[in-house]
Amino acid sequence: MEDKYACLRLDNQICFPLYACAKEVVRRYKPLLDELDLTYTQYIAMMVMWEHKSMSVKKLGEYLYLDSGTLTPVLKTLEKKGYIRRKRSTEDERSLIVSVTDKGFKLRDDALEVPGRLSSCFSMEPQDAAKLYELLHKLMESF
Amino acid sequence: MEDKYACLRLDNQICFPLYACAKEVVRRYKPLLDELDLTYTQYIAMMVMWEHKSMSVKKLGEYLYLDSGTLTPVLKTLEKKGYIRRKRSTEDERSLIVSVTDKGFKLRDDALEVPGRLSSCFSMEPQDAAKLYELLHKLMESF
DNA sequence: TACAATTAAGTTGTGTACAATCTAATTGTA
DNA sequence: TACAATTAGATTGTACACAACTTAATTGTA
Repeated sequence: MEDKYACLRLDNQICFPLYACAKEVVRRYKPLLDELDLTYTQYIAMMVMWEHKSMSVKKLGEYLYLDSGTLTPVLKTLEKKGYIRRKRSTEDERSLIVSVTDKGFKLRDDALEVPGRLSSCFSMEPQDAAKLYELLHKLMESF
Repeated sequence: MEDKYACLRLDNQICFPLYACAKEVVRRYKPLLDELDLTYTQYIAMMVMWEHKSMSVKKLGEYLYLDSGTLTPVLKTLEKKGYIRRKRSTEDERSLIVSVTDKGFKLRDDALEVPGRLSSCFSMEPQDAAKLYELLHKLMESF
C-alpha cells in the first residue's frame, strides 16, 4: 500500500531545497562580505544602489522584495557606515531618497572580486547554472 | 566599452533569485500554516519528526541544516504546543531526544492538504519543477 | 585511571524578515 | 476647498538564522 503521508516527506518537497540552498549560499557569502564589513542584505541593497545611484526606499524595496520594516534598519546601518545618504524628497516629503556616497562608490571597487570568488565556491556546469537561473526567474514570475 | 561592474548587477546574480524565491515560497506557506498554528520552520521540523517518530536534536539539525541555536527555541515552542516531547537520552545525557506525541500525529492529518494547496499557488510545468528539483539538489551536493 | 579533547545542547547577541500598526504627507472627490 | 482615502516610511512584536561562547557529559589516550 502507498504511504498516504508521502507528500509530507521532506524529500518530496521542492520548497525545502530552495530554502536550504538559499541559506547555504548566504553562508558562503559571509566570509567574503565580512572583509567588506557588509551583511548579505546590505550587499544586495548596495548592488541596486551602485547601479542606480539614487532611489526611494519604496523603489529599492521593489527591487529587493523587501518592505520598509526590513529596509529601514538596514539603510540606517549603511548610512552609519558612510556608504549611503538618506534624505526626504523635497517634492514629496513622504518619500525618502537614498543615494550612494563617494565612500560607497569606493566600496564598489572592493566588491568587484566578490562574485567571482563566490562562484568558485560551488562547482556547477555553466549550462546547469543558466537553466537554474531561468527556472528561478520563471518561478518568480509565476507568483 | 563593457561595464566593468556588470558582475555586480542584481540581474546577473544567480543567488538573488534563489534568495527571493525561497522567501516568497515561505510567504505562500504562511496562510496555510497559520491554520495549523505552525511557522514554516516548525512545519519542516514536524515533517522530519512525523517520518522518523523520534530523533536527537543533532540528527534533526542535520536533516534541516539548522543548528541548536535555531532548533532549541523552535522545539521548545513545539513542545509547549503539545506536538512533541523533549527528553534526555539515558545512554548519553548530552543528547536530547525529540519524539512526536499523539497530538503531534493528529496534526499530521490536518497537514495532509498543505502540499497540494501550496503547489496550486504557483503554476509550473511538472518537467520544469522536476528539473528545478534536480538542479537544487545538485547545487546542495556541490557544497 | 586521570585528564585533555571532543561532543551535544543551550545561551547570548546581532541582524534580518514580515505582519500589523502608526504617523505624516499627499491625493481624489463630493 | 474640506476631508476621506491613500501612500511612504517608521515602529513594534514575533520568529527565525547563525556565530561565538558556555556547560555538562562522554571519549580517547598517555
